[in-house]
Amino acid sequence: MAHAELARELTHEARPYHHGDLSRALILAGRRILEKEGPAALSLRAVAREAGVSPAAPYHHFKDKGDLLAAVASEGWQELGEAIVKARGEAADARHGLNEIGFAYVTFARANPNLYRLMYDTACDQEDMPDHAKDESSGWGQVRASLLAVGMDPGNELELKLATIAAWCAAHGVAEMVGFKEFGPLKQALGGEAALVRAILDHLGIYARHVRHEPSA
Amino acid sequence: MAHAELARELTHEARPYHHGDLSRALILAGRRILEKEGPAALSLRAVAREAGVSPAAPYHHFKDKGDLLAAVASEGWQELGEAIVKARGEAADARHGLNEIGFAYVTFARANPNLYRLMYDTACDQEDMPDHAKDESSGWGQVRASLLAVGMDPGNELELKLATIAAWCAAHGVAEMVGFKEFGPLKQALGGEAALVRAILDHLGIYARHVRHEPSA
DNA sequence: GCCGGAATGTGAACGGTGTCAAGATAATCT
DNA sequence: AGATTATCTTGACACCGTTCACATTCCGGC
Repeated sequence: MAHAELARELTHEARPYHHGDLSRALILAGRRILEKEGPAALSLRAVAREAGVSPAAPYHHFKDKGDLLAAVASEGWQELGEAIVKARGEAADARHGLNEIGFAYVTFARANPNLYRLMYDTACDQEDMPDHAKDESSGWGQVRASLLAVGMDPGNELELKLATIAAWCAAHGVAEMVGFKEFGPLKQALGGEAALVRAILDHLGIYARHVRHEPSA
Repeated sequence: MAHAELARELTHEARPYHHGDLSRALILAGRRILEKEGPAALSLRAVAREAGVSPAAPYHHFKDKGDLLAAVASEGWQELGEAIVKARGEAADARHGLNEIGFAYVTFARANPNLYRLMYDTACDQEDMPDHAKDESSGWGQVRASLLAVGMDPGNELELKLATIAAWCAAHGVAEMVGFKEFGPLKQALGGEAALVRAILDHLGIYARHVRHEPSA
């Protein structure tokens, strides 16, 4: 599809009446605008313009502006989930798994700050978490699995939930606060933002505090 | 001023040409709308309407919509600061001081979620923190003082800063996450949101982990 | 006391936005 | 092929932030 678009552009050919895959194009355009021009520029009309389509066209694919943004956010959650899975997979052992999950979470949020903001916003007024935040391969499931792998009692459901929530809160907090300009000097002193993030996560200690008994592996 | 307004309304008297204290009225109106009707309804025109004034009037008191919102946020920070000071003052001893600061922070944010969001937003793109976040009586200063009172080494500036940031991150994270509808059952199981907040903060442990040597008091 | 400037209000206007209804165009199914 | 459905456009509406020219009021110097 991207080929066809490019070819059309190069040959000054007009876009056909039917776009082909507008909803995807709209999501991509939305994300591009959000990243490169900020949330203030993210208007439905701008997205339509970016996709080369009239301002009313999106309404055939999304019921709302909010609906489109929710779709953008949803892709974000998916990517974040994948990043977390990858990070856990690459961790040396279960103990480091939790650390790497937290770091991957923050890293993603900091690499796409506007997207992450949108993700959080839409997650806020949703009745439930997005579906892909619930199964085993999601961030939630990964944290839970890591906590188990690290020696937490699988029988104590409440404690397990609390630990998961706590870890999530910590990651969210760090992700949103570490960008403050105020912390510039501290970052520099530590040798970059990643170092500061690791230091704060370490300090928060959430990712290590459940390692009481040696992990089974 | 409120008296005069009420009297005027009751006697069907027209508002005098000059409002008297419009900028304050605008800030209050903004906050009221934000709280009661949500951020989407918070338009400059709506604020002006609420204050009984033309849409252009605010521009004599604030350069921007953003400028007004910044003023609203600033009052929020002030209140939050006061709440923290109060909480620390009421704590039984230094050790509980940190806990109570964290709890007060989250409590304020949860009692005024939209305001807190606005506060965070405006703090984000500010070059520095608002001034009242810097002196001794601010939240930052209070956390720092509590950490010192609890036995942290005053000479280790870096560690002190890290601990303060970590505490702040934790509080922010909890404040923003604990409202998720997903956690409704857990709240109920624990006996209310406050209990969940305390449990998470406990679990995060940031507020206790620096109590190594017995506090001097 | 008055008068002129500064402060504070109004109204109308501009371009931009989300959204919808009516009509045009293309793809698809029978 | 003809009818149905999906998709896109045009035009409109109300609302938004912002500005400009103008009106009203307050206040300090004569």
